[in-house]
Amino acid sequence: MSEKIVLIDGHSILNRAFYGLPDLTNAEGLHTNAVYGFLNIMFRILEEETPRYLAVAFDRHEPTFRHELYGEYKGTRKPMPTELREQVPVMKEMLAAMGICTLEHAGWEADDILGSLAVMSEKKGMEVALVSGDRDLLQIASEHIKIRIPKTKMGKTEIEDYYAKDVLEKYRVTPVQFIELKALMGDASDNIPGVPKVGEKTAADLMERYGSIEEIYAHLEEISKQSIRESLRENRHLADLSKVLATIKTDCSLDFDYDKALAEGFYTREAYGLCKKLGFKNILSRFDEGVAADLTASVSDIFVTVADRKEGERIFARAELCKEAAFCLLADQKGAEGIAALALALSEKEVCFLPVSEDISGAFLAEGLERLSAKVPLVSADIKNAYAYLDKTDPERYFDIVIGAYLLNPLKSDYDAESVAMEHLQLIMPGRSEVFGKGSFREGVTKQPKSRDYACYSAYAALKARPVLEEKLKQAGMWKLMKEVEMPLSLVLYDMEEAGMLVRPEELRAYGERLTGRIKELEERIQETAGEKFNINSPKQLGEILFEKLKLPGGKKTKTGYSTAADVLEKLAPEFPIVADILEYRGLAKLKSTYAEGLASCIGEDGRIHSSFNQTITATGRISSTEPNLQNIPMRMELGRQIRKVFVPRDGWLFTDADYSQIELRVLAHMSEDEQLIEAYRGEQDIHRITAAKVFHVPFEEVTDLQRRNAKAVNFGIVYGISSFGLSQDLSITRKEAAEYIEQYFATYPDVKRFLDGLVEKAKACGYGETMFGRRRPIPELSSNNFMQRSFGERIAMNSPIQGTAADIIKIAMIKVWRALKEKKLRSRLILQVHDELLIETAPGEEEQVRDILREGMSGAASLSVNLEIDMHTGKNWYEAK
DNA sequence: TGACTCACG
DNA sequence: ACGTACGTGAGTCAG
Repeated sequence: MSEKIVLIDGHSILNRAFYGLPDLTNAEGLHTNAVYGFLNIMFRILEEETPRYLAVAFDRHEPTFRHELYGEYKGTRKPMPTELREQVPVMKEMLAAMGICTLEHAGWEADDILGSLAVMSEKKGMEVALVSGDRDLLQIASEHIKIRIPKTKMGKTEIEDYYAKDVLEKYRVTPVQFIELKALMGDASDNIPGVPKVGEKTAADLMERYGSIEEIYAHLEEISKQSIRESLRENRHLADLSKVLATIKTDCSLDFDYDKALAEGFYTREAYGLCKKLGFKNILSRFDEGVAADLTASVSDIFVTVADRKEGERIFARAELCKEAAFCLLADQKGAEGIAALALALSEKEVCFLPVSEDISGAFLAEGLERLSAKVPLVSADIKNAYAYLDKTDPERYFDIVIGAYLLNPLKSDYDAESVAMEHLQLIMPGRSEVFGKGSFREGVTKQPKSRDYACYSAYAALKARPVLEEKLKQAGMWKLMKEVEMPLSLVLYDMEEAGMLVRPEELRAYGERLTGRIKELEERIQETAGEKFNINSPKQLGEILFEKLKLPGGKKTKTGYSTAADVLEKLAPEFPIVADILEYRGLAKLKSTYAEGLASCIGEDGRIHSSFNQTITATGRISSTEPNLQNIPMRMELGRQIRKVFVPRDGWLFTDADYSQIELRVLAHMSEDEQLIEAYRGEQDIHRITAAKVFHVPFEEVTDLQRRNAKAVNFGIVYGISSFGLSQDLSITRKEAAEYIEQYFATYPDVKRFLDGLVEKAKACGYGETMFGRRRPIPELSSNNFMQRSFGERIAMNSPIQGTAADIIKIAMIKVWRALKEKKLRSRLILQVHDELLIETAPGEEEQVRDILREGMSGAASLSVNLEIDMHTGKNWYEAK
């Protein structure tokens, strides 16, 4: 096997890391995020590549040959922010401490050093992995030179790899042509002038057609666009100059000593000391025990393990005297037997770890925690997970840092103590997978000494984060939302999860079997018509059969092949029976696998399905449901809807189901203060029909079904952030017609138009959308240079305050309903929420009270300028109750 | 693991 | 000149 060398573009990776991570600082206030990110990227690459050699190249801030050619070169480049600049020497110090070879050279840029070294190494028969944040280096990709571009998205780093063939595939130019492409279009950040009027698109077209600048000029007369042609003609000198500027040198005479670049021996005392000083806790874990031996004090030194029951009791007793405490419960399953350990943070200086042992049982910890929770306000990450062992009289006393962090930024993909510590405390703590991998807590607690640090850090971080998050929430105007909505809601969700929903397994099985026969029948008929056996579930195979073998019209779409989505097939179904069969097959297969089989696998020992309700997933403030998702049980089609019959209340009980009537449109009416729309709701008549009458200028009684359907689609569209294209797709009409509908709608409800425009404007000014209750959703897309992204941002700006306000309202309703059931000491329980719908398993004799509670709680959840109407039904299964 | 499809609001 | 309706979760295929 040939030897491998990893080359790193120092400044560019440092830059990427700086902008990709939150602003971390060490104890002395030194900024460290770029160095930290750099090391993480470097370690990851080293683990993937296991190279023999490693070197890092930096730019010197001195003139290079490019300056001589083009005076302003780099003249306009933005100066580094000081937070980043101060990290450059630290980075170099770190690399020196780790014995890593660094290269810089007067007169050459890092790119030139890297390019030359890569080519030189390739000539020696090595494999080269060149790591840069910059696409410029793609020009030196080859069969043995791989360009690796790390991208940090939402805290996760992904690396794009490019050999020469990958460049060709993605950009449709060879690496060498890549230089000319860039020369033509220019690059402001590198101060490459390019040819005026030639942008990304034109440059790519020209290169694809002619292959080189030379050829473009040879065929100049063929270029149809006059302005482009003239610009090219007049600016030949710029094209040639740009090409020189854009070309990375591969022939610098470097005297490089490979022996000094061996990728080994990083874990020195010096490096350890530096990591320690910078506060890189989890990088320290890479160091050998020996080096780690001589340490100075760190936070983890105060973490104390308690193995003795008496001592455990003393800890709980001391905790009960605190004004506030934080905990981290490690539990694998429900029930005290599932508990593996508990960490308690009584102050920033006193953090204890209580693992389950011979002397300390799970039940002991559970009881201790419950007693403590009745006396002291507690802080934790993911409190819902611990409610089984907490006092439930007043959830407003608790603080879940994960929920707080979610409110402050609902766009992140996962929330745990680690990410909160990183973002809000600039504290690096061990991560769950790092300590426990995929194993259980129980196993980790006995085998992995670091489990103490993990649990203690979580509790410690929770305690420290509480005041930080509280202040930020107050600043953002979301404190009330946190305290009065989200925290109480977490208990309601816990209670709903615990209650679960009863299903009839034998009926579920019968339902599945009923589908099987028809599925087989359809499968055979489809394959017979197609003339061969194939997998109908594979969009790839299906597309090929339909559009190639059977040559049906309307092919193409998607990157990977033909689209076989329902809306495409529906257009073909009337004409081709096989397509109708496929649609039916799809529908049945979905019902069988996702619902009949999927739900069956979720039934617990008690015969009930206990879905998880997640409070920190959605961007708008809705809750979500998983394992299984009970928020997407079929409803619209009768056959699917039948499945709701297997969801039943316990023997002798009933279901009471209530849903808001068009809550989002009512929210829109209120928020926009549009008199026409508010007036439309006063009559308690069919809103879509009223809208149709107003928009199409016909008397209410004469509105046709088609007009009503169109008006309804427009109403939906408004809530989604209207676009003529979207509406035209939905209604199968032309874009022009759709645009006319929208115009008519806005003429009818002028304040709705003003309101939506205002939402976009406000969101552009402050960067987020906001609900009536202060919930925020950041919209970074609004500042995108990409038209599509920006339009998306505008639709989000219109939709999220509406969808989010509706979500706030039903959350408030849930809390009201849940409390009322509790106060009246009813046995009936709230068991499900489906965005605008609540379902209560109703005890015999409590039907009337439950209906009152639902009506009162839901209609009274918010006071709007229109009524919050609800539809309510009772039944002996979910099908009947809806 | 990502792309596609489709169930719900 | 671009190429979509807003928000979710799950099953399946194919690399």
